[in-house]
Amino acid sequence: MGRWKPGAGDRLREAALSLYLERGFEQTMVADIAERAGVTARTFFRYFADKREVLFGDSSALEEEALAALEGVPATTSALDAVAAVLDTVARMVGGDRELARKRQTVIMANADLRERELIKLTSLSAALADRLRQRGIDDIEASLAAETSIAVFRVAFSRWVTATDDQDLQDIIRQTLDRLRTLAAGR
Amino acid sequence: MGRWKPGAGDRLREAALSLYLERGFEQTMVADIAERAGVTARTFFRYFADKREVLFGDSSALEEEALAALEGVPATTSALDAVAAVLDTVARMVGGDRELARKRQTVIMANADLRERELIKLTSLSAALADRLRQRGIDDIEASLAAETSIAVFRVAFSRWVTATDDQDLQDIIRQTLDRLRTLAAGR
DNA sequence: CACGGTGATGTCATCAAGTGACATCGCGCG
DNA sequence: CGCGCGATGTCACTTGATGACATCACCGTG
Repeated sequence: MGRWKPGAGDRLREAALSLYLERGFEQTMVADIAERAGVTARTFFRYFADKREVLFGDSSALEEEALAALEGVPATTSALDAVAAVLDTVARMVGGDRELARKRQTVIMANADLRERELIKLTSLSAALADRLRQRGIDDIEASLAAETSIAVFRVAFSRWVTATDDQDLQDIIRQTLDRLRTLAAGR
Repeated sequence: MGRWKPGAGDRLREAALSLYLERGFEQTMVADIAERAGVTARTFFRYFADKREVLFGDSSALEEEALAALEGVPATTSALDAVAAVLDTVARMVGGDRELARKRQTVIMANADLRERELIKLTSLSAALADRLRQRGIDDIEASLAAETSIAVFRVAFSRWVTATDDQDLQDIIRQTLDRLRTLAAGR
């Protein structure tokens, strides 16, 4: 341990989220976050690449787990079913704390830059997913399509979950949404 | 007409695209673009909200046309078929000049910030689309799902079109991709 | 125990994006 | 002719982000 209180990264994360909630993302300066966390602005950028990234730190862990979940699925499973399994895992990771999810979502939806960052995280997951599906021997288009579709389903389901008044399970909502997609696409 | 050569906006657009191609997006400074266009950096920001937006100026026109296309579809049409009609219109607008599309895509794919912006444009279209579908009396989930799905199809198809070596029509590729999705979702 | 290395942080300088306030001046209108 | 408008320039400033170098508690080693 050095001269300083440990856990600077966590302190910065907490400081940022609370400040973003209090005054909004744009109105919060990096210097403010750093001050509340008891460090300098320069240190903030040693932990997070930019002001937005502080809200998306766990998403790489999420991606890893999601891809790991894919490994566990039998090779004979169809693309869409494999993707369903992945979504199930993602739901388990994200669906734990709805209050936290709501807070995050409130901040993110209130700012265009944050919405952009959120999207690219999902898309990055989609790309990785498609890649693994292709490695499983699934045809190129089908792999991309299944991956992109999973993102579509997730977005719709997540939004529903976050805004729901009752306490439905995210996993359930995702399954329902995927079913809806199946019937929708089958239609006509 | 004022003291200055007219068409500053167009000149800025051209200057920006060529510079982004020559040295890359990050290596290009707004001052460079402005200089090549024969104006000041301040003027650049009077035409474009930021350095990225210069590549996405037409996307609002695209969105308008897409939504207009939706109006032309009979009210009895299913959500997915309505969305298919919209995609057809989008394809007609975007699919004209593949060389230009390739240039744009080259620049965009080479930079994370631009990829983010591209995504949010599509998502904005998706949101608007879902909104109109809901206004047509289509159920909430189904509307969102159809809209998000259309984006998925478009992304897959567009990527395929841009990288294709033969000169397939974007509209055809989109139709094929949508069919693939139908069978994919119906599967099992 | 002194000493040097290391890692996390601070300090300072600098660049580039973006914005607000105000000046400038050709053009067209009354 | 003179006046106002609109497009642009000029200037000052804030903020995000990054590189270079200094600092110093801690740790191990001789």
